[in-house]
Amino acid sequence: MRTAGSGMGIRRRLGEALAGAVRSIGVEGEMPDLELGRAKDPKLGDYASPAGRKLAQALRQSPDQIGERIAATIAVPESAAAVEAVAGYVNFRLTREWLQRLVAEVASGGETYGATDAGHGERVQVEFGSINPTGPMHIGHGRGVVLGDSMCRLLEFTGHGVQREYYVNDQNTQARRFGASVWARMHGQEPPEGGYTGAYVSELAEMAKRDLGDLDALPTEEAEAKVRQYAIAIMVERIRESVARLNVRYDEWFNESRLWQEGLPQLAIQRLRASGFLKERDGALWFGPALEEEDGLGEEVRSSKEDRVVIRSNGEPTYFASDLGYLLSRFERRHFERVVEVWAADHHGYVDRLKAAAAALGLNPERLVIILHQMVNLKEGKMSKRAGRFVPLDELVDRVGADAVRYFYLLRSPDTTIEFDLELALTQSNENPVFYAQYAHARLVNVEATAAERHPTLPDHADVSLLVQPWELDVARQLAFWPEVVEDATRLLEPHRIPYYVHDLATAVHRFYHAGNETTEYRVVVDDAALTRARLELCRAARHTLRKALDLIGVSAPERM
RNA sequence: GCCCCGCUAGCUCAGUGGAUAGAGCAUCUGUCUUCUAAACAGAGGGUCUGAGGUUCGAAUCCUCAGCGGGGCACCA
Repeated sequence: MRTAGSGMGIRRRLGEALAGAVRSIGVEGEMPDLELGRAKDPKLGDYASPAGRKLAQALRQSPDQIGERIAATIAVPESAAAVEAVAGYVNFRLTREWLQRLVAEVASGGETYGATDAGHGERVQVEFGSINPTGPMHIGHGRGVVLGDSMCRLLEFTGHGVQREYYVNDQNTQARRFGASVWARMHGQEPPEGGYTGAYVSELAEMAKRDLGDLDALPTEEAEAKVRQYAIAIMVERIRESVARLNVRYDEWFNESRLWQEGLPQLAIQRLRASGFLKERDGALWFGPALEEEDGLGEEVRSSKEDRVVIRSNGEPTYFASDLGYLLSRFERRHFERVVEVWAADHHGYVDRLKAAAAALGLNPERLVIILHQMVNLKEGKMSKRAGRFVPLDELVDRVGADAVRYFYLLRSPDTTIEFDLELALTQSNENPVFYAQYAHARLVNVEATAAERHPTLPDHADVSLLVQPWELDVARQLAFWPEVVEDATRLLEPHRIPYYVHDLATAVHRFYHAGNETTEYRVVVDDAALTRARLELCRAARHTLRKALDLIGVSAPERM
């Protein structure tokens, strides 16, 4: 049989068999989506497809008949499932023998179970968490960081060449305001209008005075630039430390200023100008796909709200100019085949603009994938430093722990706005659902240790046919689902599917364990060495999968709790 | 005004157009002399915001409405 480690999940293999059967009963042309998925009710089986109902019209037969014909025709791979046609559905029930074999494969395959080469080494850059390095990360930023990092883990697990990038805005307006604020504090002045006022700014000013030495010899502009670079370097380092506490690392911290050193925004502007996407108006340089057609269309089009400034009337470029160069950097200079950006929803208005820019530059906008996640709001209202409603990410990690923080964020779909209640998060941290899963893992480790103590010599080979109890097969069944969970989470870039799976697997594990609490003969470690060995095999398989699943969401798998 | 997201159990949320809509928490009832009770078994709890529409079939797709959140910069 094909190995479990190939990553080709049973759902996919059953789907192929189903499609083959549908062909052989006379369906031609484009294959409709047969919607093979998990059966609603375990009584009906493990997987189900409404194929009979789907095809009734095309084949002019009753759904029942078609279902029966498919069931009679289908060649189920590896005898993995029993097939039954019910009410126009084709139901599949994984067989005990197949589940037993799966356990053996997963136990020996370890944490590679579910891994695939589906990505064929595709070079994917994921850019996430890139806040202006002008202040500490808060709990809203944490969501994007955890989301982006987990996507990377999923992509790596499925055969993609992943690069994690943080885009450092070190020369934009905010960066300059930040630098000017530190500069002002160094000279005993208040930060300028719209500047940064936090205590950390004064602290940075003190550090700069100490570390940068005598700046007065330099021209003011040069000195201020030095201070800005210094302050931003410190903030970047702090951000690096903050995300590291969440088990997140970056491969590249890419400075915006580097783009200009490499002449990329300049090149992009040149190219867009040549192709007619740029126009001067009111002393500024504008980008707008419609501009080339504006002549004769009047003021309405000329002042189109769709346009964006690339170079301000004062000659300074906007972030958009940098982003044009950034596109070239990633797709043309660094040859990424796909770029995934993780943004908070307040940037959604920029999505179309950036995609239009990519197209205008001659790049395929479909290779630019922008994932938006909704905001994290405090229960007390919008986060605001000035109003004192600001929860630093570090504080949350201090008080709740990295694992609980990651699990908390990833348990929600990116489309859901999070109303954050810090008090509630703290009181509930002791009953955080992450512990449920971690406890299952720790239990498995413990049970395996106990087995090793009680049975110093167990056979190398496990007779998995001894795994016959329903709660044992339920664990195996959950293992069978793992590859498809990985596949869906990666394809849709939806890491939140993983913690839900983790919960289901942990439940199966806890039940399996608990059977031994109620009846001694159902324990893993029993007098019978062969039986112990078989159940140990199940423990190993579950442990590997649980550990890997937790790893994909960046959560630790403790050995004891 | 326009654009995006959400509205599902008391609360927080899952839910690829398919069968009788799920989980956690909370509430209530049971289970430790344990291979770890951070666990297990069970109960109650639903007009899937509302109204139309498409479909053999809608929580899911379309239209309209309501409520909540976010955006519509020569900030990012």
